[in-house]
Amino acid sequence: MAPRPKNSTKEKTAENRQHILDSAEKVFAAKGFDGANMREIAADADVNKFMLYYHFEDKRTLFEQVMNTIIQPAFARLNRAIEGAADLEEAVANVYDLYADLLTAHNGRLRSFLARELADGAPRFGKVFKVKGPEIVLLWKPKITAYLGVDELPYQDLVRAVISIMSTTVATFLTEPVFRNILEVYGLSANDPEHREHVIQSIIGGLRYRFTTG
Amino acid sequence: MAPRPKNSTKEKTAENRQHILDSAEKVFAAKGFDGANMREIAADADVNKFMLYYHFEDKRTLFEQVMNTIIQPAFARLNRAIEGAADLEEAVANVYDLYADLLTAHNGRLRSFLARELADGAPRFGKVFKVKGPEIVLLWKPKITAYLGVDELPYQDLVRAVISIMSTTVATFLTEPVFRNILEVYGLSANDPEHREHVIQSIIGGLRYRFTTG
DNA sequence: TCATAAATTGACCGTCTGGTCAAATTTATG
DNA sequence: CATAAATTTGACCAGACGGTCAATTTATGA
Repeated sequence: MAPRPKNSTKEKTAENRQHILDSAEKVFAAKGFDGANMREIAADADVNKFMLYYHFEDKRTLFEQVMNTIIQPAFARLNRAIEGAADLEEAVANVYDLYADLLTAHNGRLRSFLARELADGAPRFGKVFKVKGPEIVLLWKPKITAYLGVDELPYQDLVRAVISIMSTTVATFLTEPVFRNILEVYGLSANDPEHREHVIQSIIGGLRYRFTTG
Repeated sequence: MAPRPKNSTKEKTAENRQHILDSAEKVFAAKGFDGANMREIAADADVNKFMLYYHFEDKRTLFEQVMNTIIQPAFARLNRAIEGAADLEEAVANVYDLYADLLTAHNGRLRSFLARELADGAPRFGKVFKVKGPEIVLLWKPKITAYLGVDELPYQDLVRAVISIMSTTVATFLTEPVFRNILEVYGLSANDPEHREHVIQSIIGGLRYRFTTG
């Protein structure tokens, strides 16, 4: 009467669904929402085009699903990177390494998504940040106050310090496609450990200078 | 025999051409290359669609033209901002103000172009930077060595310092759509003079710390 | 004023694209 | 094995899009 498929079929279905999500992520990252083509996604996932509509309502829905599978884990990892650090230096280094991994993995797929988000005014990342933002500030707070050796910090300073740290680290990888053109002229690379050290030291030093001088 | 139109017509033609470029810039910024629509550009410029093809070969050419009219003046202004500064602090402040103007003017139109460029691996900005990059490094050099009170600086350090300064300043405005969501929770804004001070001080301090400590 | 060339129009074309459908195939159940 | 539901297929559609063209209007120079 109501034969609900149990396993082999459902598993293959779920597998195909994942293939579709993977291919969609790849194509959307490479060409953006408008540039991406449903036929190409289907071909890449090696499924019939109708399968995209069988699993997802339409192109927009598929795109939003892809975005969700990217944003959620990214924020989860960010939380752990800050929380799990012993002190400020380690937290900054962790976040740096996280962004290095996130933004350069899969040929910079996440970098593409983030960049296109910024071009559109960051409707999705922004929305998530509005909720998670204050939590993230609170995660940074003890690391920063401990580093500066103070009990409290005016919230304006705290917030600006947090944004300073995070925008500088993310910018290193976000703007890499432009600045690599200078680096490679001098035989350097953003992947060098020395580059990592330079950025981390500059951030830390900037904070110290800002709050202990003048 | 060969009546070359002199003025009133040619002026109006040139005027229309400029209208088209303006509208194209607006639409391309808002929707990207693939999302933009030639009919919409024509409508916005209040000209017949064929006029776009009369003045420009095709969509790609029009897009590249728009890019040129954006990139060239931007680099020219960057040069002047660094060169015309008395010292490092002023140079950083100038570049900060330049980016503030460039990236937030016209509803962040240039921010959109830059972000989309980064999503695509920065083929255009990158190409220009490969040529202008070394010149820009040389413009920064005297400001940085003077600030640190040294005669020379290993070129690796110099290059990384320059990239540090520029990626941090550009990042402030590039990532603003995301971080504004934290700022506004606390009643702050990236436009505050205090925010400007914070970023500039952090950059300067980061440099000092990096090259005068340990 | 008249011939000429540039500027401008609106209709038009072929293709691509997101999305749909009915039919076929596979799968699980009784 | 028969049935029905779930899955999958390929053909199909309407609209949008980039781009073109013949025809018309406008300005120019003699």
